[in-house]
Amino acid sequence: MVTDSGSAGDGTIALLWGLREGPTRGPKPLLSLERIARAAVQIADTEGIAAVSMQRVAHDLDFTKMSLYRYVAGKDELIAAMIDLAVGEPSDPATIAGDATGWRPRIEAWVRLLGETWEAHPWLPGVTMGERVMGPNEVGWTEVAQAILQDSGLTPAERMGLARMLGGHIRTTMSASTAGTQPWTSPLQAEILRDHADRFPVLTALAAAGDAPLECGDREFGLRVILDGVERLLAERSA
Amino acid sequence: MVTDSGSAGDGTIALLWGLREGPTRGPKPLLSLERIARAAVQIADTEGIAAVSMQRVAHDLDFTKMSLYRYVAGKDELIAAMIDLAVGEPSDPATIAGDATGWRPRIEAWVRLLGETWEAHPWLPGVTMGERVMGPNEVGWTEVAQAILQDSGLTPAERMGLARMLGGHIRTTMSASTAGTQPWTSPLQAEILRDHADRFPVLTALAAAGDAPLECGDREFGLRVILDGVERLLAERSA
DNA sequence: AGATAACTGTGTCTTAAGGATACTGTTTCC
DNA sequence: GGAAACAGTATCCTTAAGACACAGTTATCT
Repeated sequence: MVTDSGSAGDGTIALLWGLREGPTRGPKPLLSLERIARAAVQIADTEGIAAVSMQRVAHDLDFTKMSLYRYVAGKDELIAAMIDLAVGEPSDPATIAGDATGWRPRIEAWVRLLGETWEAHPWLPGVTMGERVMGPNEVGWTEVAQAILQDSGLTPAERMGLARMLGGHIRTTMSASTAGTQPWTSPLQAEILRDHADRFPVLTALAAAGDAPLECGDREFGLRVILDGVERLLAERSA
Repeated sequence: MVTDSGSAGDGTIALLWGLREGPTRGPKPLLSLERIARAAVQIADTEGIAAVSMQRVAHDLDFTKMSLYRYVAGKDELIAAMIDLAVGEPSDPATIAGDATGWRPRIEAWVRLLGETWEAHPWLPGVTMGERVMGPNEVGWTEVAQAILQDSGLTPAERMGLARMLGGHIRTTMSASTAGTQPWTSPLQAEILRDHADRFPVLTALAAAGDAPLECGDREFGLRVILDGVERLLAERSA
């Protein structure tokens, strides 16, 4: 059993998993981890993650900065709480695609729901990188994906790899992310590309050919490609 | 033409693209953007990106912090220079896969090279998120990918989408990234999972079944799945 | 009931970071 | 040879995270 003094209580995240038994003595707490996280998420949604500081969150709640530290071990834990709040509770794997029962429509529905959730919180990609501990909702999303893929015919390792890949695909195709994408989306980048057209002939030709509609549809295209590839793998294997 | 006083000279990145004509008067510069970026990359490689501060970089070069600002407009530009230095010059699209000439082995080689490059600089994923302007090397990698995919039969939009997806796949399968991956890789996370086995039965079963070998091979698996999916798309289309 | 321990929220201080600005010394062009 | 343009420095400002001691509040124990 994990206790507050156990290894899981150190570092971050302890609060998210409902550790720390409620105290009895002392004044009633006027705040809560959830209220704090909610205020922080609202700031991040409207003004970007950079606007989220302890000071700012406290100000929005009409408290002092240091009072937040009664509920949150540090900023890392606040971010973790924000993530788990923003990600939200996952859907039921059985009914996620309505009456469809196959693994493919259900995992497609999972990806689309995940995408909608992430698009509502564009700061999520930047904050979910690197080593960290996931909260219950985030683990819940993973659980749902694995439940859906359980009867897909893939090996356990492949199932995990596929879920990881699909989550990464959402991150890659966020509308706010330009990482590794068309070098002419931003006006500045386009101007640079035009100035060095000789060094990048293929990109220059691409930019000249299709101006606008290259952005949209990436997510659905990639989703189809990935799942088609999986089906081909399964078909080969059963033959 | 982009000049130093033009729109591309504002903000960051101007130096990376060789703008700013060399001055003639005054003392000889003792530093250079490249030396600074190289020192910063070394710090990031060995101690993590968080250890990279202006102070620290200057100290390693035996200069004062403020002297760096003669070569770099700000930390954002330093990071941009680090990225372009770390990413390095791309390979020749014609010979990237030896004597293989098809688009598939060549794009596979591109992905593997990109992966090796990124693994050498584990801080790259966290730093290449969000809106930013790419440097010449990074645009070069994109150019190479597009050159390879030119005769694949995909539409321009699909070619861009695929390259974006493959770059994202590298990011997703970095060994240092646990985003959306197995919730038992870290001991702490594994302990939490064990304590909540009832809430996550499928993950618990997966963790119990295969302990170690679920991590490796994700990258190759995903690469195969994606490119198989592309080939299936092309096959359907030509039929 | 009263003392006490446990707890909440606050005020103050420290450290580290990015960056602005004014300065001293140096080099080259007019 | 003077003046303009530049390199590196010293000092100051702002903002951020967080440590710590304190005052007020509440339940428990004697």
